[in-house]
Amino acid sequence: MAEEQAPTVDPITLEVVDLMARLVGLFHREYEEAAAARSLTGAQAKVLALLRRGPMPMRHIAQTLSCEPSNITGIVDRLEGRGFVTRESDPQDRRVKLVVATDAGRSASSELRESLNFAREPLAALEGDERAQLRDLLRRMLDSTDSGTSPGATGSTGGSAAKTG
Amino acid sequence: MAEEQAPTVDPITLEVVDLMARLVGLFHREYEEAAAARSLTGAQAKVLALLRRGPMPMRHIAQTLSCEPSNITGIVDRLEGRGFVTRESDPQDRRVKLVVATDAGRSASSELRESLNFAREPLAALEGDERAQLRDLLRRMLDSTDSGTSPGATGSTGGSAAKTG
DNA sequence: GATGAAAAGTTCAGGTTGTCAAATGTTCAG
DNA sequence: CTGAACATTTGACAACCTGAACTTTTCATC
Repeated sequence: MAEEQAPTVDPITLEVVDLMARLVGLFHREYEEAAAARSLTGAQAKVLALLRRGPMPMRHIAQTLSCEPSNITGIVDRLEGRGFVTRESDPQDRRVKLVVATDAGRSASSELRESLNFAREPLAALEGDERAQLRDLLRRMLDSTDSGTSPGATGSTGGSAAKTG
Repeated sequence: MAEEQAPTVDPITLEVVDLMARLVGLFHREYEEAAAARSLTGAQAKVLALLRRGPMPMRHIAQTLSCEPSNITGIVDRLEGRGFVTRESDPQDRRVKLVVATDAGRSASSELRESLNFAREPLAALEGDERAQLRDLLRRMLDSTDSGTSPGATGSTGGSAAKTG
């Protein structure tokens, strides 16, 4: 579809991208740090965060994180070794292993999320209504993408992967 | 006891943090993908982006990226092996090695930055004035931090005094 | 000027993340 | 039942990242 795009991006967009890059870097560091404080790695924390919505097949985790399923195997192995998750067979389809967060896993993830003092650093510079403004803008940006993770455990996938390239 | 439980954070802040996490994930994937398309890793691309501002000591790179200096050694090794950077001794202080981007390094970094179609995906959902709104909010958030240098910044129009109210 | 603390960078060992190709076990169509 | 397709795992390998030990250079102090 419509492969044409303006050869030059407007300056505001370019600046927003740069600002976003800085913010992403900041957030990423905070996240890794908060995870490390609980002897978790960033990847482990991400998987755990995903599981707060409910059990999820390995394959779904890999898709959401945009990595190979074989990678998830190792991460879940270590998570399981520490008692943060368990693997359960999906009775509907025995090929599938559902990864389930344990109580320890759930509370670790919640603690981590709430400990993100990212909210108190850069976000503190904004007034209440400005924060709402920011929320609305971010919402609209993200709603336009399909990045939402479906909480449904064994959701039937539409599976129409449009690959660009 | 009544621990005076600070209302954790207001719900809007918490939601903004969650949205930010999704945005960070999205941006991160885009960045890794764009880097991989040029046979660079994310870490290498970050270092290269840092060097667009000029030569930089290893130490400074490590500080900016919040990692150990010994880590930078390996990344710069690989970057140097591919001809994207060189190491030069600082005449002022011979302990210091200045990492300098070569022409190839500079252009690879520029190409990468411009190829980030992140701007065209989620950002396309916003109108022009909304983008400006977002830019102002992000600016204020980042000005409040001591984040200093960061990969992606261009040092173009440096006007930071744009206060909208 | 010599001495020792401190800093910048490197090396080495070890763990984690990530990819890819080749397995295993399960489901489904014919 | 047979074979294709799928989910997961295993193994080999590269890159990232940390921590401790080491070399070279600077700087304060004597």
